[in-house]
Amino acid sequence: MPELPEVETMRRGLLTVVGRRIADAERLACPRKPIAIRPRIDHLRRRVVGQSIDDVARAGKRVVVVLTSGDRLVIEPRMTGLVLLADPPDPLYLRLRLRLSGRNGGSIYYWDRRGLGSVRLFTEAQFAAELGPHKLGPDALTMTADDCRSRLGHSKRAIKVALLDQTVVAGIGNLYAAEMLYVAGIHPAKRCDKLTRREWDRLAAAASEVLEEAIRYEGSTLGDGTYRNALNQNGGYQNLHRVYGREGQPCPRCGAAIVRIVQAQRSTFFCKGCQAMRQSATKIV
DNA sequence: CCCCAGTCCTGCGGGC
DNA sequence: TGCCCGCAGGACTGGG
Repeated sequence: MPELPEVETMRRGLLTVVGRRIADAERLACPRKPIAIRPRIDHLRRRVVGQSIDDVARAGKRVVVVLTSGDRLVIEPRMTGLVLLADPPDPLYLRLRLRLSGRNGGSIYYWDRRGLGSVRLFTEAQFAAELGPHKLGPDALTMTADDCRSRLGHSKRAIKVALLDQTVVAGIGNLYAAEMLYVAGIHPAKRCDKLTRREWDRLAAAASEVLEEAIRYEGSTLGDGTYRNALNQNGGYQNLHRVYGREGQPCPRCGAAIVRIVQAQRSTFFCKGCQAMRQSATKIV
């Protein structure tokens, strides 16, 4: 589930360890199928031990730990991965530990219940090749209406499906795609090439508005309770969801029941009244 | 170019 | 009451 706001919250939580040195890296004895760690743990250990953490960045939905050597440790949480400085929700699913040196001690943990996530170590050049601008679109937090329009203006795809394509825009997942389209008053099945200039403007504005607000609330912890920040605390944005997961409940603006459809094998939630296919409403809320 | 189905994985909830 | 199936979806792959 972690999308841009959740990964950004993880990143900010990790900023407290900038300047610290890594004393050890160990794969933890999770009894389940191991997550992907590349290179293998012994090789990875040789390249990270003794390195200091220069910065913690974000590439779309990935946390990027920048080491003094220039190597980048890229943590990709996918559905249930967490980056933790505190005790995990369930120690059974701890996957990797980066022990920090110094009198404060402490560790960075990677925890992942379903284990779909990965941890990879890249050189600067590898990072640029794997997660550079041609692999990852502009960040959703700072993208402009022109970014979207120039990349999708001639596409026949449905706007909701296109927003999930990380090569178009980086950081948007199923939850926030639904929320920003609602705020922009755009029907999720509307073809990209049918969007007006005004709608692209509203979409870009809605994207930054929704994502920034979600970051202020430290992301969304859904019913399964999986997502937590680096200190193992819940997010708060789930209480502000307007459409996601609210099928049958009233639209906060017009009161009509929120509907659910399936696009590209994923649930899409929206309000038929406020997100018309033809002439859409003015910006919502 | 784009779509679709399948893959990974665990927990949970609906249905019988 | 208990069990099984399907769903949740981020990224990727292979076929059309």
